[in-house]
Amino acid sequence: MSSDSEDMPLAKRRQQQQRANKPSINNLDSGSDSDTPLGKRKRPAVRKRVLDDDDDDEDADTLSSSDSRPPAAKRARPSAAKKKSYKDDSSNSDGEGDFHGSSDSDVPLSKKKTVDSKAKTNGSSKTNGTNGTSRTKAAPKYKEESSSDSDAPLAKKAASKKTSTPTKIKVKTEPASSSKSKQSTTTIKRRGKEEVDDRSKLKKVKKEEEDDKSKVKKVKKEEEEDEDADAWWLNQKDNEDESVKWTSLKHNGVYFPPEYVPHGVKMKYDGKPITLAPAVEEIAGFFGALLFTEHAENPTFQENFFKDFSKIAKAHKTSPEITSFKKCDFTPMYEYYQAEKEKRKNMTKDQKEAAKEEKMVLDEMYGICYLDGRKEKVGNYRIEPPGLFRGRGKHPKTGCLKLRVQPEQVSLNLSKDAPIPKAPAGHKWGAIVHDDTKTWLATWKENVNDSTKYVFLAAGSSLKGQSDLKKFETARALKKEIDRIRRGYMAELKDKKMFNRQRATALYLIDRLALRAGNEKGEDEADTVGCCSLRFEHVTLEKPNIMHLDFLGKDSIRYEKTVEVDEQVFKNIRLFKREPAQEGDDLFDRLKTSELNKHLQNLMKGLTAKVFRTFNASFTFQDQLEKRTPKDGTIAEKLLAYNRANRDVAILCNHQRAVSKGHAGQIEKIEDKVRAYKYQKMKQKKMILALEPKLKKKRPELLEPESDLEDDWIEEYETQLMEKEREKVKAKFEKDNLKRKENKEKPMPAGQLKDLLKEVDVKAKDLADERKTGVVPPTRGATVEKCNAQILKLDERIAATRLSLTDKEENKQTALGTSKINYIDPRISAAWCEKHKVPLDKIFTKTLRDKFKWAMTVDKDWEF
DNA sequence: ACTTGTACTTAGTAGATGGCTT
DNA sequence: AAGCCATCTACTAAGTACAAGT
Repeated sequence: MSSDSEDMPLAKRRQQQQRANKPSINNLDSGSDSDTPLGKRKRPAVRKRVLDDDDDDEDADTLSSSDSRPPAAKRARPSAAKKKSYKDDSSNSDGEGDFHGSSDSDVPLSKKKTVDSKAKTNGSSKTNGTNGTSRTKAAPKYKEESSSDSDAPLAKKAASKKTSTPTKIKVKTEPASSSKSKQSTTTIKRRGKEEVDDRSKLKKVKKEEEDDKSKVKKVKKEEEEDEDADAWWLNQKDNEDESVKWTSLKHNGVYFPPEYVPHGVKMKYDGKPITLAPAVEEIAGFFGALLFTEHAENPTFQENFFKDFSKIAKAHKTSPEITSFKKCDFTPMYEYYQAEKEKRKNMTKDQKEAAKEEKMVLDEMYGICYLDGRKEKVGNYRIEPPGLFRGRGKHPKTGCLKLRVQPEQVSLNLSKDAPIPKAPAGHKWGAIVHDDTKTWLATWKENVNDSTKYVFLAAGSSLKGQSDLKKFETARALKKEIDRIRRGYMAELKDKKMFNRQRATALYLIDRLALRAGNEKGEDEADTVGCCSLRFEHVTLEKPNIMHLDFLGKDSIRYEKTVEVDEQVFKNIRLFKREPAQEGDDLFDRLKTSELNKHLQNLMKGLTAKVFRTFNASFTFQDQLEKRTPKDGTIAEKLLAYNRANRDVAILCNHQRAVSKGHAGQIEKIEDKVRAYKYQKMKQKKMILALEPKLKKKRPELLEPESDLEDDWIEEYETQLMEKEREKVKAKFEKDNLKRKENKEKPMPAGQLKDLLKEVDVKAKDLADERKTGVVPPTRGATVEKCNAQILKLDERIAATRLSLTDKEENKQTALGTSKINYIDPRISAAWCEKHKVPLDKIFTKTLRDKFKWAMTVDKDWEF
């Protein structure tokens, strides 16, 4: 059971990682007991902040009395006394990883400055709060909310008019339209196979790549026609009531995971195998399966798990009572699950086929529903199986047991005329509702965080598509207003009212840095922040106008950037930070997201904080794409440009991913390549000196050693070089002999090989001498000019390789997917593909093409 | 005006898949 | 065929936003 076999699937190693959830040694009080009183995070004393900044004379004194700090205690923060422990520097000490500046576009503040990588990670300790709040369910309300705006139908031909008023999206709902839904019902078409055919056709067409536009178009047309029945975006109805989402909704309910089947594998307790009741075994298995992952090593996770586990074990009266986590040994279970995994991998064809079949059956049963008569895909129709809650970052509840969901907990939403799906045998549904203002098909309450879970339609469905379109249209509307809005908040930066100043400053950050709004969070969640919830310790200032941000954002992903900010913003933040500022105090002490959003609504209809992210992402993308796409490049070059633009956005939004396993090795290889170039360069320089010793004075740089090229390395490298040379000589010799044999010639004598090898030895000796003397005799025909040319070439190569290095380095950390899926208006991509004759499937996977089908009909000049 | 709750979007990752080499 | 890697998809956690309740 060797728990140390190192081939264990050590889960994710976020190497130089930001996520601050590593169960570090200094995880303070992992021992502190659950009875620690729900550590009320201390709310720092209420202080009035006065505008008395001396650099701010004009405003000094002006704080209106109405403007004192609001009495309401804002969310208590981890006590300031808890010095944030900055741990684990080793991880990101390798500097360099600066987010390379991307654009000069003026919109997002992308002057990425150097990122100085002092590793700072928040480690606020928390105690487990008992969250006893049992919430009562509110009856669904049917509210009204109509908007009446002129509606520009988003027809493909009309798509290019970029200055038109934003298209309003409306969900058609009028009962009168029943005829329409009938009509679409009748045209529901068989998907699947056909679609596959279409795509392979498309692919083939694309193979021929060059021009042949007509063919591509044809295929496209086919697709379109084929889809007209479902093409909601072609026949948008103006419409009254946005809140009504459907007139008819039918579905088959949800799928429950199968009951637990005991395997009888015994875990050990105190060294002895013990028998567990199935219910207990199941939970032990949850942990066993996670053994050696980061989760299972996390003390909080262990603690939470064990609390739940031992309780259940006790209830089932295990023979030795399980009271100590340390005495538990789950490795037999771990091994069992590993073996199971292996088995699954080695399934025979038939077995795989059968499994596929099974999935298909479920998909047909639950993966489909009828919305206004249209057949639509359901997203997550599987009820989440029981397991251990895998909270991210320092989530206080990570590791808690997530119970099996019973049908009685599940409510279904469908239309009144829809047949109610049968609940699993012996069970009943929790509730049946008919709420046409909601898009969910099913919902239930999860036990760990008491949060609500939903079953929604799939991403490719009309409902999701419509709200996606609406989202981007709002962002486009912001594009038209952005100048005015920016002028507005820039002016407000100097407002006399503290509240307005804070609001303007926050808005500045949200706009220029694409920060999230930053809602307040509860006690029993990971301590992460967004703009409005930034605290003093997250921001540091540096003279004239440099601001350094370092905090954990959504998913406990570290946001660390250094930027130049507007002078007044700098002053304001210094002002906010002034005073008896302590860690734990909010930077914007009187601002909340709700107030910010309320203000934004006044500035522009539909505007909220998150719209800025969407707008900036899409805008940046379009801008960068435009600048980077080589007009007559190859497809590959264009794709490179596309991906770079995509990456600019991902960097802007701080979308990160774990570093892959083999990454370090790959980097090492490239670095060696650079070194090899430097080595050659060094040789060339020495040759020049040998040719023309006088140059020593004139060109002192020739004497300078190459950076990063150590003697040890050189020696090692040369040995390798010679070794390779020998191999080569041998290989060539053998090959030649083989040829001779074929030609019925006499093989060369072995002595000849020896001579050849001796030549290499001489070379090696020469190299060794060169190392000692530092003199490199010129090769035959060498001239100073030729050497210079060589050096130039090498410099180029070094630069190129370096670039690919930073490229790789940055890519390893940056996740492009999230921005592609959520932030970049797909119509930009569609137009680009059209314009540059790039096949769509080079940039969108099948699922994305499906999700974005509404966006695919724009013409090549469409603009965000 | 504050708190609580709901509904929906956005997020990273585990595991499946598929193409490629060995 | 096996193993390796880079996507791609499925999953579910973690946000935002706003409305209802107090």
